[in-house]
Amino acid sequence: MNDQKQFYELFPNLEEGLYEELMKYGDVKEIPAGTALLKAGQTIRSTMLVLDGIVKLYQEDDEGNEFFMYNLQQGQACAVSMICTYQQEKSQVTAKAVTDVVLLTIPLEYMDKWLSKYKSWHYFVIKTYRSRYEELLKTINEIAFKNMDERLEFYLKKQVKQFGKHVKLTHQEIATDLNSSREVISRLMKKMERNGWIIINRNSFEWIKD
Amino acid sequence: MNDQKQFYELFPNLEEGLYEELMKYGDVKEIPAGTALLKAGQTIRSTMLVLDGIVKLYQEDDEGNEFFMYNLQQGQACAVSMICTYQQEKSQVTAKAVTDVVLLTIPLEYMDKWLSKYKSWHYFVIKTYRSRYEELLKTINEIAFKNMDERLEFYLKKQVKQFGKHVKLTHQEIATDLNSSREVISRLMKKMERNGWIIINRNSFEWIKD
DNA sequence: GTTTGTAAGTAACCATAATCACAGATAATA
DNA sequence: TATTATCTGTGATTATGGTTACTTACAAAC
Repeated sequence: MNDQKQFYELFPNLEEGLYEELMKYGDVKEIPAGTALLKAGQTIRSTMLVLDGIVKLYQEDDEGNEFFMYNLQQGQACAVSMICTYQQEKSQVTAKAVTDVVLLTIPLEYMDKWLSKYKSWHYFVIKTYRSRYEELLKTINEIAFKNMDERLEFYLKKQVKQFGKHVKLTHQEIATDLNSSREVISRLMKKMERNGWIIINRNSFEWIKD
Repeated sequence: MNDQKQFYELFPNLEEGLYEELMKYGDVKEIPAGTALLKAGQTIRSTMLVLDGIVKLYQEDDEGNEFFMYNLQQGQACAVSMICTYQQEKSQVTAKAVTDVVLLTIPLEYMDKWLSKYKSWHYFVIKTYRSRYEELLKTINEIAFKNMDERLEFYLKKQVKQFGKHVKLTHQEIATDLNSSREVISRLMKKMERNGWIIINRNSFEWIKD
């Protein structure tokens, strides 16, 4: 992290000593878009804090189908890597850099050390768990109770919130995230366009509703 | 809890002082089957440890549909109540006693106090989060990638694991848990019976496969 | 034993979304 | 400019599971 001040803003309310240790023992990594950060079945040896960019978490099944769960952005940490790091367990999910990403990776041993040493780290870990757990609850809610059109709307809105009104995604990419098919997404998006919610461009769309 | 020894077995590896405080400040409650322990939208003021019985966690939508997530049994704690207690937040899920249940409820203030004081409590809280998070991942996996027949099989097997080969559930109850309809469950279970997986009785079924 | 309530079985039909099969559109590259 | 690759649009077909509408089965209450 070249700009230390920004770090304080991204992760506020940590103790002074903890900031120092984070700087000292954390490893800043710049990762190009598209890189897989975490693969299902992999054993994890470090926890990740996102300093910049977007990291996407999703599940994969044995036939290669995907299902999007949630994105991480700057100031957030990967609960899965914390959980797995903690008990040296294997990941059940996949994480991928959606944009170029800057990460602070923290070697496993400090996870535990800091938990006893810094109360603020403790709060941070718990807060991370809580937020991710709640994201999963929302995801379950969508898929359990809603039809494809509603799920698509929810998904697109989430993207718009993260990337702005103009989102760069192909219909195929959206279909993959929702574990649907390209044709279904094209049809539903065309309907949204007819209803004046979006404008469809090649490789992207623009949200114009509200 | 009348049998203190059992408590040590249910929640092993806690510090001696913590056991004492749990006994002293925790409140043992005996709750009849069917009682709602946690309602969506409710603010929570205590954390629950399950000493005996089965507690079911599920989501509800605005139209009253339900969707089963997972069961808690003895030796497990309610991650939702921990999460919510911690930040005085509202529950997004519903918890209900499936059988008669014995709970140890812990007032909010001790959650925080013990986190700093007892390392073992700390581990316990983290372990609880981790297990529940993983349950949700499994749930998402089921609903995202699998058809009703496979989901039903997974669900029934889970019940069998908890309650034994002879499970007391009506088709309607199963349908509600899977957010499906009674007719669909009847159809699929009849097929399972024809394939020699189960025997269907009124109000219950028996798992005979494997 | 008859009534009543609840559970389960089943057929017919319908809705949603997945799949198949193209056709056109747009952008990159030869 | 022509060629190729990728993306999008759309109709037709199919599969899954939800809905409607009964019927049958069982068991408790009268």
